[in-house]
Amino acid sequence: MTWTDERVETLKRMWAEGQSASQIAKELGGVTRNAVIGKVHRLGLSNRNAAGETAKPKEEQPDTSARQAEAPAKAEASEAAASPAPEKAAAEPAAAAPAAQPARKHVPGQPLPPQPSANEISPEALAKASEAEKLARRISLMELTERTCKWPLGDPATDDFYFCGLAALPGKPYCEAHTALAYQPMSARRDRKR
DNA sequence: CCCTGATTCGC
DNA sequence: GCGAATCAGG
Repeated sequence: MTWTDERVETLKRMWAEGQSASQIAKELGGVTRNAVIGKVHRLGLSNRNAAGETAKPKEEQPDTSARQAEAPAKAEASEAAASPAPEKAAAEPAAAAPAAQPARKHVPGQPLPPQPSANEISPEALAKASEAEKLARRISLMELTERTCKWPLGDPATDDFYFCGLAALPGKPYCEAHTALAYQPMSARRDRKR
C-alpha cells in the first residue's frame, strides 16, 4: 500500500480528530498502526493534544550531528468539534457549597443501594449480575476497553469503586450478565407499569 | 491482557 | 520514505 494523497488526507483528518493510530489503520486498510504512526511522524504532526499518552522523554542520543529536524510544532488550531464537555472546574475553593445536596450520609455499615433501579428487573438477570460481580475483575477506568464490561460496581465516592471488567459481549459495553440488566426487553418490564 | 503513541533502524 | 520490531506506559 502506498501513501496516496487521498490516504494521507484521511490520515491527517482522522489524526486531527483524535482517532487512534489503530483506528486510522483500520479505516485505511492495508496498513498497521505502526505504519500510521510512522507516517504521522514523518509528516511532522506528532503531538496531538489530549492524546492521553505520555511523551517519551527518552535519553538524548550522544550523537551530536543534527539527525532529526524536529518538526516546528505546526499550528493545528482546528481541534474542537469533539468537546461537548465544558470541563467544570472541580476546584471549588472553600467557602460555599451551601445547601447543595442533602449530603448522602455514608454510613459505613449501611450499604448503598445498587446504582441501577434494581426493582423491576427479572430475577434471573439480577441473579446473573450478582454472580458476575463476584467474578468481576474489578478493573480501573484506565483498563476499560471495547472488550471489557463497563458496568460500574461499588461507590464512586469511595475507593471501593471499580468496573466489572469481564469479557464484554461483542459490540456491547457490558458482559452478558450486565447486558441483561442494561437492556431489558420491553416485554419484561412492560405490564409492571410503575 | 487490552490498548496507546514513540523510536529505531534495516530495507 | 517506509513500517516491523521494540519500547514505554495506562
